[in-house]
Amino acid sequence: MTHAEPSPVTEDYLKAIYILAEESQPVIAARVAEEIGVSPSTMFSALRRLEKEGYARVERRKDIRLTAKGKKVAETILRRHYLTERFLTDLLGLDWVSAHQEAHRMEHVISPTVEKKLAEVLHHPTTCPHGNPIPNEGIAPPKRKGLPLSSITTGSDVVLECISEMGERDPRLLRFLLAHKLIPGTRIRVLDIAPSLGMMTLMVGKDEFSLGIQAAKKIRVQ
Amino acid sequence: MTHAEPSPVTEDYLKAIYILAEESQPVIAARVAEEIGVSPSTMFSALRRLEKEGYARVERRKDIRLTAKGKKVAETILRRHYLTERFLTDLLGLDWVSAHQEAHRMEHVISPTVEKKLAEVLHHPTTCPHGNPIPNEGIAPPKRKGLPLSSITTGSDVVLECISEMGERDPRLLRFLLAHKLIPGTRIRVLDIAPSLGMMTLMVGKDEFSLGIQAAKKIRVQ
DNA sequence: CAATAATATTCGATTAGGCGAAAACCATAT
DNA sequence: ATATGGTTTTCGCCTAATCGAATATTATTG
Repeated sequence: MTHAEPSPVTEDYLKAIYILAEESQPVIAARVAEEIGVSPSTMFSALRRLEKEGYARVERRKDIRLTAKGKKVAETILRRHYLTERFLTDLLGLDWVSAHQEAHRMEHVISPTVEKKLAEVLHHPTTCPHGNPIPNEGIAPPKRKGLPLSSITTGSDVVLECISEMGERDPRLLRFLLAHKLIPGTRIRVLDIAPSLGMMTLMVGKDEFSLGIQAAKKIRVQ
Repeated sequence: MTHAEPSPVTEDYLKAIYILAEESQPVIAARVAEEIGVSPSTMFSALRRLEKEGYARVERRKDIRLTAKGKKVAETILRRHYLTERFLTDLLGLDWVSAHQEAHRMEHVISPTVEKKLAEVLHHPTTCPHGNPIPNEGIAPPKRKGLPLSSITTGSDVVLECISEMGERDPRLLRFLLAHKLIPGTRIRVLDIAPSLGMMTLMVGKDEFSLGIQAAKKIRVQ
């Protein structure tokens, strides 16, 4: 019962692991390291720390799994991240891209008190500005019903639900999406899919443009 | 021109040094160490770092002086600290005591952009909730005209101007002051001063109570 | 199966930030 | 001038977090 608080760095590892799992990607050290931008050796020692402190375990020499304790930390941080993003966009008038980056630093210094007050003044928002559901203390996050944009059939008309957290991490992608009005709620027509080129053609309003399949995987639509 | 950002820890040292100087206290390593709550040896190595990185210099084997670079960092942090306090009290409805503590962590992750936006939504406040003037980019902080409460003659009627930053750091003091409505703007009557006891008696409204001289030194009045 | 590509793991090194104990220095007050 | 305190400084030691380079271990795939 050594009540030591997780460090900001630890919180980042836990969050990355949590997100990979949530998006049904393989949760292995190499992926997490890549996500955080850290060398394999650094990742390895970090993993040992996470295990020692009871935040995670490694299954079958590969798969990383969060313990209940680790999951709780990750969800708390994610909630604070999203609430902060909402604060930055809705109250301070920041854009999508900066909001994510600023929130990435701020999420580590938000106390339970501030978290609570933030939720209040924002009228208990349910999603972040990119459309992701905000985890709510104890309550299981709502089942994701959207599908990846990459899996939609040609000719369909869909509505953008959210840019996944993995997508949020790429500033260039966010800027591109913002420029083409691809925000939650936007109606999208899938004009063409060319897997051989790794490209698909979309239409938003009168704007027709191409998007890589890789990027489309990070966008959920309904 | 190694553009390395100062670490949060470095920022704390610079802020402490800046404040001691501003309140005309002796700026020596022992005082700073005490203020930050760190051992003499830690302070010593920190000081070496500050010198190496061009934030401070040690004069005549004792006095610590900030360089222009160090002063700039300290003022920026102090500005962000005060703006954050205002945000926490005015927009989120936190009290004095928590606001200071939360701001102490948040000040290190406020970017220039957020600092600017914060100032805007708060309508460019000129003081923190405890009455201290907020440093303003480039513009010299207004001359302090108040006097320490400890230097007031018996029988005087004064108005509380601010709780100095040194005072802000003591949660118990803040709680005490708040309980007795000793906030900026409050009218105080000095009923008695007993240097031998290290005590003075004050009256606020109908509330009569004692305060230590040490504490009174941290309160400025007009 | 063997070659290759991913991954995981070990090793040695670095930096910031921290500690306590002891030594060295000063400035007073006796 | 000497003893006492306050300060600075040195020394050795610790942990978290990082790196690169080399090695070991698995997969994958021709």
